[in-house]
Amino acid sequence: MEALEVLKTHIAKTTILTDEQFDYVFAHFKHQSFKKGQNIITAGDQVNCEYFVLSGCLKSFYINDDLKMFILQFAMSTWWASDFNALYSHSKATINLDCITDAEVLCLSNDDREKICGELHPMEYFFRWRTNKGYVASQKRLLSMMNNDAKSRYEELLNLYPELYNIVPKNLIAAYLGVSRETLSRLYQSGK
Amino acid sequence: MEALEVLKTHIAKTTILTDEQFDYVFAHFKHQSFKKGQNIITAGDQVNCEYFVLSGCLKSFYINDDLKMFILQFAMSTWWASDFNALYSHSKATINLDCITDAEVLCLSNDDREKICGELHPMEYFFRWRTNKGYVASQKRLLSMMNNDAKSRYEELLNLYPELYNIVPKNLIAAYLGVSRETLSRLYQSGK
DNA sequence: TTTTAAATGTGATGTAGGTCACATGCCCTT
DNA sequence: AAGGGCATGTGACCTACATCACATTTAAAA
Repeated sequence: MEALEVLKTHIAKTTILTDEQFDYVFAHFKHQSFKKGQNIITAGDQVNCEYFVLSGCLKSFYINDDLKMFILQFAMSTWWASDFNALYSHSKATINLDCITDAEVLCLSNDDREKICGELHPMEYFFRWRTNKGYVASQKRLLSMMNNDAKSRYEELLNLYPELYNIVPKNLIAAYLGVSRETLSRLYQSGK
Repeated sequence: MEALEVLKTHIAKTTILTDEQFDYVFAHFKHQSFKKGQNIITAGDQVNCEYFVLSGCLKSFYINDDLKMFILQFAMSTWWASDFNALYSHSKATINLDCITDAEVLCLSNDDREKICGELHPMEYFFRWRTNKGYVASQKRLLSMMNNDAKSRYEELLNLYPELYNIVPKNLIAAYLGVSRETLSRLYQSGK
């Protein structure tokens, strides 16, 4: 499917735009291709864009002082990714965005998002709902982190996103779940 | 300060409304008073409203199968609280909302929020930004949960919201931090 | 003012998961 | 085809935090 079609279908799930309106919106997105392992956002840099994933898989992650990695999000087709904190508050990135596989994305600048939100009420609505969903998902994950042990968080993740199992290496899954790779490795032995 | 003034000042920090527009918005809010310990949202019930806190302190929390409590949010003056997941998805509440102290709130129904968002573009903008902030805060807390130990999460919380120290009992602070009350009690002995 | 319940402190003990160390296997590059 | 670096498995040991138990203090209610 064409980039235009992917985005159009995605937006149409939440809000209603005429073809002319959508074409206008689409004109603000920049198509980009990245190779596996490539970096899109680097901690410390200025962040100007958010990214709509067309194909491939990204990870957004934080590296702490001990160089330990924590994954905030895996982003696959039709997911949005960025350092939203830095983006909204015009501050330097504290998280990174990398490609787990080759990836195609549509890039939208912060200024252009605000512009089209201001010009098209339905797009303001769209972005409100996108963030709503992100917020609710984040709260759920927080609860899961407090309530559940590593095993059930692992099962919950694979249940929710089975496709990750084949694409994402286990050490990254561990970094998402908030456990060491060794512990994760021991979970799926002997039906423990 | 009057309820009207509190909400007006709060909204004016994010978006611009004429006095007439604000009065129209305000007419959709219902003023309510609650006593300490009173329940506002009960898990299992239908959720119709979100609550803007004028005074006092609320907690939103989840109770797991072992009857253990996990606090998602403390809400004080100018904070918003509800079971947003249930509210947006029109499903039954999975979290509860209770009063830690006597509290005054403004109640806004889901339908009225959508109505005023549809009618007033600046209010759509306001709610987009409110959720943005919530989303970013939730991501930060998730990272802190994964990265930091109980001691530093405790310090981080008191640093961010010093007023909680005097209002909220320690067992509830523990339920927010995701540690047992015993562990929390042991943290602030002997400068450990 | 008395009674009852909630909040807090503290010891003893258990455990999930972390860390370190090293071996093996797999894929990507030249 | 060979080499180098990730990714993964697994043992040994350690630690932060949980749980249980009971004492004590504080606050609310009758």
